[in-house]
Amino acid sequence: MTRIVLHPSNSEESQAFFLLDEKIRRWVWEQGWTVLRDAQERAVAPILAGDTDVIIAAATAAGKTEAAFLPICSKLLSKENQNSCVVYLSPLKALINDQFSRMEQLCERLDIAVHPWHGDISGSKKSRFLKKPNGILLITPESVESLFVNHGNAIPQLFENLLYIVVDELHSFIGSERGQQLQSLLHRIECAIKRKVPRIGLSATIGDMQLASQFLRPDGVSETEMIVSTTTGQELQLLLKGYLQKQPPLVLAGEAEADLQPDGSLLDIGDNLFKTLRGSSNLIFANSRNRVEFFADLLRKRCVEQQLPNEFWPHHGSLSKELREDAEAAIKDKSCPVSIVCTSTLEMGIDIGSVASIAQVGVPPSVASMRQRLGRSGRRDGAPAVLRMYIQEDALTEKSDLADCLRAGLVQTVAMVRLLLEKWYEPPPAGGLHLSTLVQQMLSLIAQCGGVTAVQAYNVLCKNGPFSLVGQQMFTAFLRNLGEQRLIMQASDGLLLHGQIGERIVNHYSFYTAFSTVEEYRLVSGDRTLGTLPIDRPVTEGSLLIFGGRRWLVEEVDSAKKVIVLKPSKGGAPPVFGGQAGWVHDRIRQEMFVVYSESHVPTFLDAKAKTLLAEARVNFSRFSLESKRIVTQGSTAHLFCWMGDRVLDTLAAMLRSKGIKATNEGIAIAVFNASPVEIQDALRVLLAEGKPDTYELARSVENKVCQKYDLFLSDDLLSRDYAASKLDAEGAYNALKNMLN
DNA sequence: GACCTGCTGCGGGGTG
Repeated sequence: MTRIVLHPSNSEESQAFFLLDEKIRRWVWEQGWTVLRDAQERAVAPILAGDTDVIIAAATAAGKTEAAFLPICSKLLSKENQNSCVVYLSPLKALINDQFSRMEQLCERLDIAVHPWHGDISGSKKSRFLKKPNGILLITPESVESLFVNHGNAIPQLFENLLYIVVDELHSFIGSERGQQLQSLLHRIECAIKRKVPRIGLSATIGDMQLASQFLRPDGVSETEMIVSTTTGQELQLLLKGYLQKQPPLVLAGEAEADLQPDGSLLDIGDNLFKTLRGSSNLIFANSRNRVEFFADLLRKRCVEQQLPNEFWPHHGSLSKELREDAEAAIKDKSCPVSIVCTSTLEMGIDIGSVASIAQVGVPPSVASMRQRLGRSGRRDGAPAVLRMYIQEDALTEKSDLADCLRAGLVQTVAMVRLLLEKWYEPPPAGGLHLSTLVQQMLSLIAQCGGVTAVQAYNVLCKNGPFSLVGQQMFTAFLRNLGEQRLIMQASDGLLLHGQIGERIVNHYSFYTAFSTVEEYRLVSGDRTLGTLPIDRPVTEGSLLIFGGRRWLVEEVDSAKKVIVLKPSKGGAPPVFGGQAGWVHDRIRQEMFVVYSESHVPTFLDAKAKTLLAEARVNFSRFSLESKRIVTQGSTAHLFCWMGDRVLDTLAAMLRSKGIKATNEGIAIAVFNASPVEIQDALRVLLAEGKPDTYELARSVENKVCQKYDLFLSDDLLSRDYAASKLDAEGAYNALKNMLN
């Protein structure tokens, strides 16, 4: 049951403040706060009551922490809670450091201990909490995992008097392996102390509050109090600038930086960023580290040329912590204007104060992240939120790719903006079994208890826990598999213990994370290594890819050795490997179809973007795409079904099962070895066979090892997980029906 | 031609 409180009555508001402990009230006065903010007012009563979970959703970071911790500290001050503790979970170490200094300032005089705990915190500080576990523990999920592994025996008494669990940036956990791990840890804490503890989620505005509450406590029965802070009448200013890719300007020989020759439209985008953003503080999201470096360098050069102090700083995951912290400090300090060019590193995290605008260069990775980025534009003073988007498209020639003719990037961005304005965001991926994380949790549970029975493990993790999609039969197969892999073994009394390999894994500190750094495959042709390629999408034998500016055919995929064997390919129109960013949701492709079909021109497009959209629509009707589903271009056929990547990947796998070389190219499926008639025939056969068996399709996928502990899973288990999380039988079957109509 | 997050215990040596 979920209650969404949007407009509390005034009488409730005025009373909330007086429910707080007198010392807390004094602290609030001393801050010079005349009133509590909306969310802070409304959080007091339900948190003090402590009989429900609570989600506090508000756009800006400021205020949410206090909304949770004013009543929490109030509770900690009461006599009976002298020895109680509260766990605050954060996805980032930086956030823990930031919150620690803010909280200490409040808690020092209240005599409440605050314990920061993450990988950079010294062992002596950690043992302080272990000796006297009271006050507020600020910790990462990975460090909680390490507590279970290294102090398993102590868990029940450590959390004996646990009052609340606060999860910050809740939205960042939803739908990921790390989120699955978090759910399991929360559940295991409650199992250890044999009672429920109210969970409090702090989040940016999220699309579906129902899903967020199910994530926070996936038992399907508990009530969650929702506190959704309504941002009233916030004005949004949008601009989408189109650019046509052109030849780079000639660089004279002997010039110092002759090696850097970007295409001209990137320089134009850089010049516009410089012209419009200089003199104010902004965030520029550039989608890749490469582009971040390019723009940061370009913008810095412009400052030097004009004899101005540099205002532009880069920020991404490969930069050292020091450089990133310098950039964060610079933008936080409002005495000089500073703009940061970043990847998704600054989508969340420490409060950087208000910025004048957000720039997005290239197609945003998702509507949800677009919303998240926009939310970083701080808006304390009621100023409008400003979003500038920069999209470049290729100049068209007779040989241009279909996606280029259709201006797919621009149209996708327009579609995404329309969905953003409708307040639609991608729901988190559902249905995954998360077997990789189940491997981790199984090993951790054994470490915690010194051994468990199969029934105990099933009850804690699956039956009552977050891995509820794994049934008894599959769990048995799972345990047998772990036994075969020597991750676990069974003692003579039936107790499950670590096996030889399991022991080694658990005893290494890398065990605590549920996610792995991206796997890299080595690309080999003959006996030459061409380079490495990060793999997060299926690469199938027979598909084509471009690497190092040349065309290759994938001859062999060796998942064990992490090698992809290539041979030079000729002819055809090979797809560019990697393609569009991320997984595009069905809803976005459907909206793109609407954008192509309509004649309405959005007002937020500049002149060039309008021209590109007009071109896209002309080509859309030239190929009769409002009704046609198969379009041939040279020897390649393109299948359009206007659905997301999960459906396209499934359909492509179905076609491959009929001997047709099909690859998901994003906007369409490309087929290289069949005529439209042959494709039609194959589609009819597939339709007659009914909804596809995703398990069988998954079995034919070469490299299903994506998550950290996948490499220990049998092909059978891996195929089940893959089918559940990566394929969409229903969607593909419906798309098939629509294509043949 | 995406991107991001995180990590123990222990021993040895140095400093205050």
